[in-house]
Amino acid sequence: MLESKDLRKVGLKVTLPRMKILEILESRSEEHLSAEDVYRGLMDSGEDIGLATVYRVLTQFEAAGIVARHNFEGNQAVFELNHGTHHDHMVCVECGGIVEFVDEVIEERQVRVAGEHDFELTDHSLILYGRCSNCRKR
Amino acid sequence: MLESKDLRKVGLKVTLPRMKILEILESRSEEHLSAEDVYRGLMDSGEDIGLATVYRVLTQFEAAGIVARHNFEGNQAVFELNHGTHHDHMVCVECGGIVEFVDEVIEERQVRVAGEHDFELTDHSLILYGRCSNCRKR
DNA sequence: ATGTATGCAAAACATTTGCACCTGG
DNA sequence: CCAGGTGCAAATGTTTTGCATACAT
Repeated sequence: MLESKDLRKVGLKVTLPRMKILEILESRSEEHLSAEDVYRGLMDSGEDIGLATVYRVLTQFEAAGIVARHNFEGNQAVFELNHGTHHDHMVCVECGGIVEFVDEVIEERQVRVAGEHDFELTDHSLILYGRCSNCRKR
Repeated sequence: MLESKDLRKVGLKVTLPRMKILEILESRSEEHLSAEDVYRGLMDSGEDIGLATVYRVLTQFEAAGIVARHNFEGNQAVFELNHGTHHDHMVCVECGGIVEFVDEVIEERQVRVAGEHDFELTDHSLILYGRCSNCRKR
């Protein structure tokens, strides 16, 4: 559970908007929220925080390594808390559902491929698109 | 080399804008062009084709399987001709350079992961970000 | 106190769409 | 001829920014 000191640790002042946004992200940590989603979450909680602030804060959190931003197909980016363990995503093109996974062999191979091309790997994005088990039944 | 019959084959009328856009994509097939890039290419060749048409045509080409669209980091999508062989991308975060690669082990693993989750795989996107060999020398 | 954050409204982009006109088959 | 394609301008949707005010330390 992240708190004030975690914000200070990364050099961010502890403000109400930042704490509230952290709360939303934590309370819905199994989801992948767009800036809009976070904003609506705040409104529903009666918080009066601007959408621009949501964008600014999420961007700062990303820079600080607190959240990860993903550009799945479609227009808007989604965010999720970085709970330590790296993982990739599988997105259902029918229902939008998301499954997270990790495959050590793929991870290793990526490092090897980068090495073969003298690339200093800083990050990667792997997204599998398809139809999830639920949608396939219909 | 793609030509008129390839357009007819996928049910698209052979029009001047479509042919010109195909030409641009072919003449710069090592690059990954944004819609803007294609548009400027057309302007530079003295063609008077609207940006809206470029977007429409690229979208149709994608639907027809003639081109692939990629959402690298940043805002605008890039397009490249589908020259048969599937491949993934490594993007240099410093110079923007792109290296294409294929790793059979990764490909296999993706299929296996999808299978484990009862996912019917339709597509995937793997992008490695880092600093390329040239940028590392500086 | 003072540098940073925030809210609001406006701007900036990338992309899409409506519509009257043009064109390929 | 006529369905489909195109150009232009306007609309859309997401994200960013300018600026005056409010707040954390």
